[in-house]
Amino acid sequence: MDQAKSLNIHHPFQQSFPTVARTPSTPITEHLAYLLAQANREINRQLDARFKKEGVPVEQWRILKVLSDGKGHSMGDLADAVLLNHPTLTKMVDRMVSDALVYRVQDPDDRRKVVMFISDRGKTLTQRLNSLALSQEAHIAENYGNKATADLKRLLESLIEKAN
Amino acid sequence: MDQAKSLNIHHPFQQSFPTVARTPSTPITEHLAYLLAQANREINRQLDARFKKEGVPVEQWRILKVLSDGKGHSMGDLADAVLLNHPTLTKMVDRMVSDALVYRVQDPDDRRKVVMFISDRGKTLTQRLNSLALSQEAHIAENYGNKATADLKRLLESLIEKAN
DNA sequence: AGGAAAATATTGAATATTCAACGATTCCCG
DNA sequence: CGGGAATCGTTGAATATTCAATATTTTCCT
Repeated sequence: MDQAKSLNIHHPFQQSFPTVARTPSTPITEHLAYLLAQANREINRQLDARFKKEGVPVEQWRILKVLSDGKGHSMGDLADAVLLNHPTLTKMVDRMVSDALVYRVQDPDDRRKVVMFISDRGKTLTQRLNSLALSQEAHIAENYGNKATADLKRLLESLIEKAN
Repeated sequence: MDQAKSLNIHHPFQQSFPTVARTPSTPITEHLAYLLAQANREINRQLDARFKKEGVPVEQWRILKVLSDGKGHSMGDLADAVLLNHPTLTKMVDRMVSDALVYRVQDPDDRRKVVMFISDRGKTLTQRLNSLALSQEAHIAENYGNKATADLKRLLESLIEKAN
């Protein structure tokens, strides 16, 4: 079938595309917000690719890593730490509980709270994920340079601090 | 109702939380991937807040901004430029077409392709969004410093380049 | 030329995220 | 003390994203 018919495509000109003189504005690639999004997307994608064989998304690694201090963390603290909204975290934790990676304990001191702990199974998985993540960091440092990496980290930390 | 009963909460100990000595590993806050995610989240959130009154998500601004050069862009090029997967872009463009911000034209030279254009309505919206975005950039530069901002941008560009 | 393979964009189903509202508990303050 | 307000986490519905499969068109190769 003709694609134009099925897609409701607009045909403003018969012979040519519209070409209009435009006053150029700042290209999107020069915006800090865009550069951050692009860098984050790329690095995150690479890390996800490494985690692929473990079948764990990056967010779950963050959760496991935070919990692997062995201490309990409330859902609220955890949400802040792993950069997830509360309802998103709740549902992700549900999945991780199903996979027996973490478990919930009701906080006896404040019964509104739930305290999250990592399981033994979660701990051993975390170790494998940590080594995958460290190997990525090593790979970046190698290609990108130790100084650049350190400078970038420092600048990002400072930006995050100022942004709050 | 008792929360523990409804939530299937685990009670591994009667009197105390499990506390286990752990060998500490690199904190998540020192990973580049985490710092990028955190900075991106924060900056993106702030930009989204500014765009709130226009009711436009950041991704749509990116699309509008790329199209505002007045030239046509194929869906594939656009997807790369705005950091969106193809199906996600298709559906977002559907919404933008409904809002009369952009329109589709079938490419006469390659009829597999769809060429996207911005509408007049899209252009005027883009101008408002651009000024909101520029004001955010100015705000960042002010709090964070011109040099730090420039350095950070340069390092991010370089990281993106090396990461490909 | 002709047919297999690649490229392009979309669709539908499955999955994930978000928003608003809720239930339970604790805090605060008169 | 008592009751309204705040906090904490979850839920359900609405929305958005992703994955796999598809339709169409073009390219490539012999």
